[in-house]
Amino acid sequence: MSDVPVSAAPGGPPRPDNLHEQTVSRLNNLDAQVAAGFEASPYSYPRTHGTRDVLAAHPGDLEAGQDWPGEIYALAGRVTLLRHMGKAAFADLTDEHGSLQLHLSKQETENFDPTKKIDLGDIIGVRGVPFVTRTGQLTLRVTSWQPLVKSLHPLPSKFHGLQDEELRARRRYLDLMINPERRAAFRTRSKAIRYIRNFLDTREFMEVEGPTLQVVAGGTEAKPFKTHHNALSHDFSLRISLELYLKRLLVGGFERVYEIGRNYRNEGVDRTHNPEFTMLEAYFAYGDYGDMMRLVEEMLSGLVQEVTGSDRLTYQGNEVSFALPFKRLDFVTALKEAAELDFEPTDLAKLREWTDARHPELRNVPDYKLLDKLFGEYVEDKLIQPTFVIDVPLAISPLVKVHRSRPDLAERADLFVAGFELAPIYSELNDALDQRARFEAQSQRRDDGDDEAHEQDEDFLLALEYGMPPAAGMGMGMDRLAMLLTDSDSIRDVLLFPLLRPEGQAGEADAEA
RNA sequence: GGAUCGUUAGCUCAAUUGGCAGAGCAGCUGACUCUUAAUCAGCGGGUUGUAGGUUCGAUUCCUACACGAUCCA
Repeated sequence: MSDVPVSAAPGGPPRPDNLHEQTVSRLNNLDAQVAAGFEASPYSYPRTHGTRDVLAAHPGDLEAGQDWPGEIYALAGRVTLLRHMGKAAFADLTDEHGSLQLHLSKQETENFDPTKKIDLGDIIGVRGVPFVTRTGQLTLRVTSWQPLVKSLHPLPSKFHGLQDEELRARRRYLDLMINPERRAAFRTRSKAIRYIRNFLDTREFMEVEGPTLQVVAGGTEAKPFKTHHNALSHDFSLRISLELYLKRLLVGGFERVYEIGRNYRNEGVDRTHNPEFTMLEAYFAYGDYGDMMRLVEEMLSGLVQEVTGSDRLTYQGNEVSFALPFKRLDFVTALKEAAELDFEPTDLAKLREWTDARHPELRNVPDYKLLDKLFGEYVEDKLIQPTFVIDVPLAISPLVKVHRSRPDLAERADLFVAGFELAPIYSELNDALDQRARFEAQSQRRDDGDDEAHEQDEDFLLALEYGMPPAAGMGMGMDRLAMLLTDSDSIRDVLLFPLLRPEGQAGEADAEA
């Protein structure tokens, strides 16, 4: 703590008396700027350009010391570097798309003396003319300027940046402020989702919004969050998937629908899971999983082209090609070969015997989940190039049509890329009686203690009983897609605000509020 | 839920066997009109995540807790 006096600006807000030394210093600098006649907190700034406009407009034949002919540029941004040299100074001004060096001098800059009260991190507006320094750097010769807002805290190290993973997530604004490549990653995410919307819209899909508060949270196997609605005096769950409401819309007569929305699953946080995450689900009537595979590979191939400018990208050191068509790989054959089985893995009795001998850790996994577990163990991480794993065992797919020629399999294709599942694709089950029977099998599993098994949804079954057209469906995790496109190894890096445990007393205080 | 690792100045990191808690950047004062992580001189800044314990003495050893990271379930 410092004993430097803090004098509140006349009419300004009260200032706490336990401020950090560096904050006190910044407030004193703010007072000095106000004393010099500047507004403490102006309402707007009439900028004419961004830093990238100046950089892009540089003709390249401008000689050192020569001024830009004519045009005055008005820019605004954060001061990210500052070098004072008595009667002149250089600074870096950073806005969303770049940084530009500023030159300030006693001779050419109005109100030069108060520039000594600029702190790193302040946001200022400047007007001036570009020129090139003796060392060849394009620079704005500032003729006038004004402070726009004071930053009351020092910026993270300009050289080392913000390394602390926890701080980067908790104070995402600092991460974004300091690391331009982080801003670029989130822009890529936004661009990808926009591309997908456009892709589906031009194919006459309609974007819709299903309810997030649901009586029965269904469509997949996961534990939901519970909440309570006071006026209806009823408990609701937050949705865990988009599926069942989109299918109701197929019943209602919309033939091509999709939703990009948040799902909530009450489970742990790790490198690839966040309790709230964004899914795309799309359905179209009168098609099957083969049609959907073609739609998905076309969409992804075009998306990668859009984002990277080619049909390939690099993910965690692997080159991944999205050239068409993607590989198709039969689930049963893939598992049989990878695990070197000498019997059909769909023979669950034999598979149980085989597994118990080799994987004692899977002894408590129920038979119907064994295939899925073993597939994860032996096959998944080898699927680096985009691969549709087709014709998955029926037991793990309660909402999918039975395979047209193999009654123990489902017409389901899982798209794997870079070793993880990106998109499941179904020939959607539309036989109401079959669906009821599958739900009942799931209920039995719930009774046997599997609290993630699918809940029976009578309202959905009633809809199916009116007749849902044959349809193809798909789901795709937008967060995993963003990881792929930005070469991120953690979902935290593609979520602006990942879920974190509240710090210290803050969590309890929030709970009481 | 389990195992392991981590938490030191605003940021990035040191601190020998348990022996005065340090550096760079940032900050303050001064010098400096073409700098590039500007430079030069001087000066401040710490409840070492929290609470206990062992000890003459704890950043260091022990226990619990908090938060995070990685791996596993």
